[in-house]
Parts: sequence; structure tokens; C-alpha cells
Amino acid sequence: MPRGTADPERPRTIALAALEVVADKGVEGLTHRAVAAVAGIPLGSTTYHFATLDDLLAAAIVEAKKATDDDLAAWAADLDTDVDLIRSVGDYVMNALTHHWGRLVVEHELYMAALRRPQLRSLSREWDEAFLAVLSEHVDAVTAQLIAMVVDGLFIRAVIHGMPSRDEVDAVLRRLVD
Amino acid sequence: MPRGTADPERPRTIALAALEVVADKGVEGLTHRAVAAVAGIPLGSTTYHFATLDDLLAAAIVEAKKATDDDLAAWAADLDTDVDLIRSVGDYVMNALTHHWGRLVVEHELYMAALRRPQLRSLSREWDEAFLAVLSEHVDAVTAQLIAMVVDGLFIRAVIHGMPSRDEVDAVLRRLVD
Amino acid sequence: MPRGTADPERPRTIALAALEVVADKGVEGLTHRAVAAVAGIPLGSTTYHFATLDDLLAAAIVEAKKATDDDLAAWAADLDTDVDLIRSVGDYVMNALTHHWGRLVVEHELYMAALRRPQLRSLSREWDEAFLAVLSEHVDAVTAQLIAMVVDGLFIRAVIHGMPSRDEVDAVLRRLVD
Amino acid sequence: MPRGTADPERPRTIALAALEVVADKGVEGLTHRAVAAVAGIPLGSTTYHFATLDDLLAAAIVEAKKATDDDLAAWAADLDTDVDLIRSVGDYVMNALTHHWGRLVVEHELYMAALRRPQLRSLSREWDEAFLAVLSEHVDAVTAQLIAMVVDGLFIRAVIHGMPSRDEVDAVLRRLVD
DNA sequence: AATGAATGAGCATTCATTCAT
DNA sequence: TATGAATGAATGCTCATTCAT
Repeated sequence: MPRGTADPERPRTIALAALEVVADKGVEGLTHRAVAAVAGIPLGSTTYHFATLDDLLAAAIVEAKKATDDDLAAWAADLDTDVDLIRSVGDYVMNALTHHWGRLVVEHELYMAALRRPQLRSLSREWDEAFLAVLSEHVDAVTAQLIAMVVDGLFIRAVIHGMPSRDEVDAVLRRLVD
Repeated sequence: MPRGTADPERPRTIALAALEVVADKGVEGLTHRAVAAVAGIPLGSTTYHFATLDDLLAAAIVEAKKATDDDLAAWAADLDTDVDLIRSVGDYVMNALTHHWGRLVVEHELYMAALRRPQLRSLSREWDEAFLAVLSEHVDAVTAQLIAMVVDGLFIRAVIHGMPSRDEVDAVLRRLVD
Repeated sequence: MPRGTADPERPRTIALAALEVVADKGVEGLTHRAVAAVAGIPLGSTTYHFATLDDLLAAAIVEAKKATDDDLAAWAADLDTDVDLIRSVGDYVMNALTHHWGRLVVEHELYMAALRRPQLRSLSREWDEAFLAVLSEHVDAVTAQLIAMVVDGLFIRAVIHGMPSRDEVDAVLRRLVD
Repeated sequence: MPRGTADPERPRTIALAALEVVADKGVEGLTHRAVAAVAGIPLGSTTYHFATLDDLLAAAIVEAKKATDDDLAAWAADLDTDVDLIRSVGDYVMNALTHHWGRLVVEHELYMAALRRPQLRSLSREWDEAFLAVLSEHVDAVTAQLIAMVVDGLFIRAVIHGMPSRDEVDAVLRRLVD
């Protein structure tokens, strides 16, 4: 991109590259330089559009949340009152674990990062609540909460023990609605 | 501590300081310098006893796990077959959230760190399994797994939404054994 | 040099300072900090332009070789077929020993450094061959080789025993073409 | 070696290990730690017997020189007035290049080190003169000097271009006594 | 608007050397 | 006598951030 030539997509390009970096190397690995390298743009461009690393992190998270929200909306649209909710949640979880691992990582990186960055708390909360909101239309609040917690637990287990099988996922989820 | 004067407690002092640093600033905030400052010892002492940051991290985690194992053993010793397990788990969780927050943080920092440090996986696994093992003596495997996941979920909720009340904790745990 | 202000000569300034450091303290004494101090610039500037010490060393050597090549070219231009080659070589050697000692040191530092840095071998070879190439236009290959070796030997003797007299230099060189 | 148990060979063991380190990693790579590791002894033992690195370096060089002197004495003993000196020097050079490369490296490391360590000058001088002394019993001073220089030159060539063939060595040496 | 250059702060790590035991 | 522990000083290198152009 030569000087003087505006690229309206530049900020988003940078945010997506930042997302990739966080998924790949964690929040601690997020640097202007790493993002510039991934995005294939000059270092100065990252600081021009996002003056500080925190801005960059926020942009990455917003981008990740947007994608997750879209997925979630599509999934919610498919649910109707008669659906086997637990089966659907299982589908959603397996899909997320298998095809959107990077986003799950970013989500949990965010949760831990929020521990020490109060300004990230509201983002964390929104993220957490989006899933709950969908579930709450189909089950009571406590069950929704439980499902959400177990989904988090499944991610952590996957980190520690590797990808779970569909049967394992079903086994724990099914028990929640016995 | 002048040169030549041995302090047999030095390694443990350092490991505990490292633990404090991780609880406070996360794995990404663990530096030889921060540890030296917290421990009140010279920088060179940290690298003398733990040549690399990874060694230091491992030592911190081992120390944290040791303390957690002790707590867990004490708790397990109090359980007998007739106990109200869910009530006890609630006690344990509330106690951990309230009085051992730092250790919970370290545990979850460890889980996320293991994502990109294969050599930490076995430590993560051991940590995860210690709690499961105790639970498994009282309930079936799936329930034990669920309880463990929900306990993780409760921690994450606490990070995002602040400390839960005893009633909230009871509500979700109770549902698991209905 | 304030931030944002470009100094197009900066890389060369650094390379020349590096050259001075190598001449002064050897390859083992080449540090970013020493170079920054000699160049009178901030430490960060040396690593900005030459990310690693090896880059810095290479830049220093290239700079030294360039200067040596210029001298050599000037000397070669003065040689004609009727010249007393040995007398000219003597002039060249005395001049180098007296006025370009630093460059001779760098040259030999390079030779020894190449021992353990394969990436410097080709530079060493080029340096060695430049002198040989000029000599070869006036004498046979073995004589050229001998002269080059004796010139190296004269440098080593100078290191050990101090600067030789013109007569000593002439004595050994003259014998080569008897 | 347990405490209190004297090992009269310990200093020499250390010096030989230091020699190995210098041959392997150069004077710049000589550290108490590297020597201790090579010798398989405690770090404290190296500093106990050789308080400073310079002492260690001197000990290593003395050890190398001793070995070289022995070789040289053996070679000198084989020479008699009728011998083909140049052929013998060729044998000596080829043998040194092939079987005592480490010692040649140490010798030249020494020469360069002496550049910045005046206290090593006398050792350098002795080393240089030992070979000259033997040669001087068979040829005039200038020829001896030339031979010694060419032998140095052959080492440098070997560093830069790799091991020379016997024929190459003979070619340059032979020319010196035409 | 966009960017290359610049720089100050910080970090992991290595190491010579000292010294109580 | 011998050594493990200790420590202060360096070093290479990374990076967020600033800013003249």
C-alpha cells in the first residue's frame, strides 16, 4: 500500500491478523511486530491504526466475538422449541472444538486477560452472556448456566487431555437434562 | 545473604515468590526480575537456582500443586460415605474462591500455558485428575467429571462476574445430583 | 537524533564504529553496547539497523574490505609491467603496517573468526584472493601465493615482535624472487 | 573427587580441558564453566586452582606449548645435516595440520590474543622462536624466517580454503630454497 | 494519511569472581 | 584443601511507542 493511498480495510486486516496472533501465541505473544508480520504490512501501520497494544487486543477480541456471534446466531436460528437441545449443543460444541479452536482459545485468553485488565471485563461478560441468552430461551436459568459452564469445562479438558469424542461430550451434556 | 553463605531455603523462597508473581501477573508476567523483587533477593540468585524461566515456572507450579494437594487431602479426609457431598464440594469451592484465589488463578494460568508448552501438559493433567480422583470415590465417573467441570466454570464466572454467593454455587452444584 | 528523524548515514556510522571496535578489542569484544558508545548513538539504534551481532560483524567487515579494496586498487593502478614488484609490495606492506594497522587486525580477526563461523568463510576467501589477484598479473601463481603468505607472516611477526623495519621486510620479500 | 582428597593431577586436568575449550571455541569461548564441564569437575575447582580466566588461559597455552615443543624436539632430533629439510618441513606441516589442528588453532589464537594482552607476548615470542631455532641450525636466518612465515601462511590458508594437499605444501616450500 | 526511523526500557541469560563452610 | 552458593555486571535482543517526513 503506497503512501497516500487509503485502504479502508486496513484496520480490519490488522485486527484479523492480531486475532491470529492471539490464537497462535496467546495474549502474551501479541506484539505490533508479530501482527505486522502476519498481516504483511509495515510496523508503522499497526501503531497508526491502533495506538497501543491494548487497542489492538480489543480490536482482535471484537473481531473474534463478531465471528462467534454470527455462528451463534446461525445456530440459534436453527433451534426451535421441539429440537433436542442437548444434541444441538453437542453439535455446536463439537463444531467449535473442531473448526473454531482458535476462537475458543481467544475467548479463554480473554477471560484470563480480563483478570488483570478491568477494561476487558465488559467484553468478557458480553461474550459469556451471548451463549447464555440463547440457551435461556429453551431451558431454565440454572440449566443454561450449567450448560455454559460445562461447555467451558469441555474446552479446558480439551486443552489438557486433547480433543474429546462426540460420545464423551454427549455423556456429560445429557446428564444435565436427565 | 553474603557470598559463600548457603541458604538451604533459597530455592523454595524463590519458587514461592514465583508463585506469587504468577498469581499476580500471570504467566506472561513471570520474570526473573519480578521474582527477585518479590523474594527480596538478587537477580542472580533466581537464575542460579532456576537457570531458565521454564524451570522457574515449573517450580512455582509444583509448589502451588503441593499446597492444593494438601488442602484437597485434608478435605478428602473429612468426607465419608454418608456426607452430603454436594454441600462439601460447595464448602470446598467457596473456601478456594475466597481464601485461595491465587492458587485457582495459577491453576488456570497453567491450563492455558500448557496450550503452548507441551512440557506442562502432564502437570496440568495431574492437577486436573487429583480432584477427580477424590470425587470418584463418592460418585460415578460422569458425575465426578461434571462436578469438576462446573467447579472450573464457577472459577471462570467468578473471574468475569465477581465472586458468586454461596446460594449460586449451591444451586448449580445441587442440580448435578438431582 | 530525535525520534522520527531519519539519518541516512546511520547504518554506515554504525558499521564504521563496529570496525573500530573489532580493530580495538577483537571480534570477541564486539558488542552492541561498545559500538553504540563509539558511535555516540543509543543502543537501540545498533539493533534497529543490525538485528544481530553477526549482522553487525558482517557490516564491519564489508566496510573494512571496501577500504582495503580501494587501497589495493590504487596500488594496483600504480604497478606497471616494468615496476620493481618486490619494492612495491614492500611499500604496500609498510604502508599497511604503519597506517592501516586496524584493518590488518580486522582482516586477521576475520580469518580466525571464520574458523567457527562458516558464514564468514566466503568473505575471508574474497579478502584473501583480492591481493592474490593483483599479484598474479605480475608473477606466477606460486610466487603470488608465497608473497601473500609472507605478507600474512609479516603481520603476525609484527604482532609478536613489534613493527619490522623496512630492511627486514625487504630482506624476506626480496628472497622470494631471487 | 570428594572434599579433602587431594588430586595432584587436578591442575593439569584443568589446563588440558582449557586447552580443549580454546581449540574448540576460541579464546573468547574460554570460561570457567566450559572448562569445568569438559573436565567433569566442579566449577569451584577451576577457580580454586586458577583464580582468574587469564591464569587459566596461560595454563592452557603452556600446556599446548609443551606438547608442541615435544613434537618439535622429536622432529629436530630426526633432522641431520644431510636431510632434505624442505621435505621434512613438509612432513612436519602436514602432520601438524592433520593431527594437531587444535594446537595450531591455539597457537594462532594466542598470537591474536597477545595483540591485546601484553602479558601473553613473551609466550607468543617463545612459541614463534622455537621453530625458528630448529630451522636456523640448517639454513640461514632469512630462509628460516621465510619458512616459518610460510608455515603460518599455510595454516591461514587452511582455515580459509580448507586442508591443502601435500603437493601444494611442497610447491610453496620448495620454492623457498631454489 | 501513512510509515520508516529512532530510542528507552526491560528481559533472559551467562559469567567471573568471592567466600562461608 | 575444596566446593557449592551467591551475586553484580554484562550482553544480545525485543518491543511499545513516538515522531519527522
